[in-house]
Amino acid sequence: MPRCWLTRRAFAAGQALWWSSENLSTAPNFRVRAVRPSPQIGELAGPVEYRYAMPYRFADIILPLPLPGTYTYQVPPELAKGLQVGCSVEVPFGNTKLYTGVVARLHDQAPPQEVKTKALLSVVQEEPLVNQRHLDFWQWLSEYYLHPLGEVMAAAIPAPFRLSSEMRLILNPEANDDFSMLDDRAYLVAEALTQQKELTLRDVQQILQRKLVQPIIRELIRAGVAKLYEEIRPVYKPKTRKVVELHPDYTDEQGHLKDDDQTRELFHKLEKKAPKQLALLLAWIHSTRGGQAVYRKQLLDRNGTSPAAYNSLLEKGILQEREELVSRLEGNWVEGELPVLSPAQAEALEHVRALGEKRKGEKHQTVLLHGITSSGKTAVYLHLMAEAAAAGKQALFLVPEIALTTQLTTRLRSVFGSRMGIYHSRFSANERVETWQAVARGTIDFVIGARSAVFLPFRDLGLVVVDEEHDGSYKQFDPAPRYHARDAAIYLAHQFGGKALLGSATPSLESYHNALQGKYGLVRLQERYSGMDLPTVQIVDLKDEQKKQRLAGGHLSDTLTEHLQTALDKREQVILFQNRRGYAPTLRCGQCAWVPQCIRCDVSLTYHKHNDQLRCHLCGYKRPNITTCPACGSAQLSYQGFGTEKIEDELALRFPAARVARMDLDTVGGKRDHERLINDFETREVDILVGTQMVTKGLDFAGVSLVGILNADALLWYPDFRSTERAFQLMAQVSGRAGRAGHGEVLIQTWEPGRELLQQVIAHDYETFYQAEIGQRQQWEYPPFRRLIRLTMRHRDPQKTGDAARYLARLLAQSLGTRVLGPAVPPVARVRSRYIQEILLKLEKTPAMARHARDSIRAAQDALAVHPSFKPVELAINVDPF
DNA sequence: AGCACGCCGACT
DNA sequence: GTCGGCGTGCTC
Repeated sequence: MPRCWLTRRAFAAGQALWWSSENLSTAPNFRVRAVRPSPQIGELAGPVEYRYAMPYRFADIILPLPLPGTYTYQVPPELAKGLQVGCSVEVPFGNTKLYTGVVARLHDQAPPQEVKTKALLSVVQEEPLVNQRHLDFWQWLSEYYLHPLGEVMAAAIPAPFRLSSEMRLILNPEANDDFSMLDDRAYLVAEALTQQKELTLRDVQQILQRKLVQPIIRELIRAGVAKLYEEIRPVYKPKTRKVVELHPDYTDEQGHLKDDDQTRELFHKLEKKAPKQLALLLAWIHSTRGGQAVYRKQLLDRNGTSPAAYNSLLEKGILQEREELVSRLEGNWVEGELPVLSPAQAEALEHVRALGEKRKGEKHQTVLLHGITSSGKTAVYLHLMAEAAAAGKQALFLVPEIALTTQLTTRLRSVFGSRMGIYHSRFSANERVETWQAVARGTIDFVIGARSAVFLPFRDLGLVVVDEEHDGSYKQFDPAPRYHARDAAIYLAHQFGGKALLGSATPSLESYHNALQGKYGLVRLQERYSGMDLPTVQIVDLKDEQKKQRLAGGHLSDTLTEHLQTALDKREQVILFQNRRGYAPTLRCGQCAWVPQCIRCDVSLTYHKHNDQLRCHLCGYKRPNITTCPACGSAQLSYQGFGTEKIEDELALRFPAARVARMDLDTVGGKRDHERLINDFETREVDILVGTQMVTKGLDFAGVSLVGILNADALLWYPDFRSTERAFQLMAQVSGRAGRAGHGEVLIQTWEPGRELLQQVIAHDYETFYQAEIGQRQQWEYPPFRRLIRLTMRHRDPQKTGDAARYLARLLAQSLGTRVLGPAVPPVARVRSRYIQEILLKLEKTPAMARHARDSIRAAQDALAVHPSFKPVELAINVDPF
């Protein structure tokens, strides 16, 4: 990677001085036509023009920044040859920064006169990161979800591929060490520079104990003492290990020890003078029997090996080390047999296949597999993936992040072996780079991954499977781009001419609607494998329990307690689901009704017992618990509601012998915790698992006979058009965890047993649920009948937020009319000290409307951005909000 | 997103 | 005077 030395002035003039200019002058047909004005020491200013014969003179670059569109750079001739669309390149941007970007287009059209193009600095990797298909995919995502292309790219590629430089100050090699002409502060920095080779801006700030360091740096450069230096440092480090070899003098062609005088003499000498070294050498010889390589670590880890002896052998040149690249991807896995299908599974598989193969015009590229819990959808996926690979194509298997457990990956490994890659956010950046490259090179045919796996550089994608397609975590929420991985995957599959298979026991309203409308193929798998029955679902009426005084003050009804006891007696396992973490969601003063609130958000603080803290679940704010009310001084504080932590407590009281574990955000910090909990439960180290949503996601536990849903009503409180759907899905999914033992029971505690939704859950009746809910959606004009776009505004000043929101809504209404709803203040009006307003757009689902809405939003966004008082208001766009 | 520049109020 | 805060404009 060529390096580039720069002065601030030179940079400001948009020019870079190439220190290692050999490559420039030797480039074919290259010559500098004009350099204006004449360069001064350490700088090069004025436009440089190239004239040469080459395929392309300009490259449009996507930069990893939230800026619209691409930026055009000149392609220096010596870089032109290896340059392709999709390559990662190094470019200067702005006054001081270097970035790596991706080539979106190569062409000969000079940009308008007023833009002064800079030149590409280097091609980071000649092997393109992505191909045209992926660039198109990024473009589509950018347009559909209304996010800048650069932001999409930044989300798409692993961190080591998007780098930026940090400016550093270094000593000018031509400077003498006389710093007497410098003033005190500049002198201090110069001194520091002689100690350390380079200083970052932050270092200089530290040395000078002030923020404003620019004038001093300028002074140092003017005096010729220092230079500014920019370099992008690669963060991807290939993993290596050291192979230990014998010097060629002592080995024959096969690398074996020679049996000659020289060798014998060596042994003789070592035996007399250095027995430890001889022992080591013999150990090496022993290890190499059978021709395998010996690694430094392996050799040194042996008992009795002394590092000193090893080092002397190295120094004498008897042994030598060689670095060898090691893949971080898991080792050699054996490919295994595909699972044998039950008749029902085989029929479903046949059906999916047939839908995809129908005559032209009729075939379905997307198929929804509606298979009840434990019907063995995964086996069907595996067969289809294997078929795709047999046809020479790659296959992607998407799962919700949290469901990506060892349980599942081990199962897939046993079939696909090392032809399978795993890709998700908890893998290290380096590991992700290697999976990325393996997919790009085609050494991996199968990928199992979470959301972001849709961005992998597939060469020929034949099939995408989206498991648990209804799962809300497929929709990216916090950092933009806010894409839906399921929808993106469908688009991607179509782009490759491949197929998409969506699977779920409780399909999303959107997908099921699409299937019934004939847009997707629909295949049903309504039989649990190995003759398992669906669990019996029973409602526990909490009002009734209370009347009969069977609640005993806790949150476990007597009915549930009895069933728990029975299950424990039979040594069967139990899952309890409560969608609330912590101990109690609120603390309330019995005298004045005061409730502790978060200082930054408009929510009450949740009490966490294990560390006696009050915590905000939105921003993470925490404070010690209080014992007296700060408003009235009363000590009558009571806990309202209950969370997983409290259930854990109550269980400990009622069932002191039972082993209880809790699974929620507080107990599973890292990946390891999650895995360990699941493992403990699987191996029956734990009898009762209490948890939030996490316990509902695709886990197979053979020993569970009882599932308890502690507060069904809480699931329906969310003021959101999707809350009924979500509640049904959660209850149905968590119920599905029961009965893998052969018989299963689900108890749902509720204050309102009359709800129709509960009847649907009891009857395992997705169809009725769907019919009821789709009617609601149609009546209230919600998805899948309309497309929603939510615009969220945030600012420290509530007045400003409101004004900006009203302004934006008025602008949008000019072109979109009554499709604009709001602005309205959401249920939580303030998060992290910023006030929130929301505008909702309800749009007809036509391509024309999509374009119209996009243009209107862009125009409104621009208007907001130039408005003097609304400019600072942050605007987030969420297309298809979840 | 950075980063620089410029204006303003608060200090050694 | 000097420093840092923050609003503003620009980046091929």
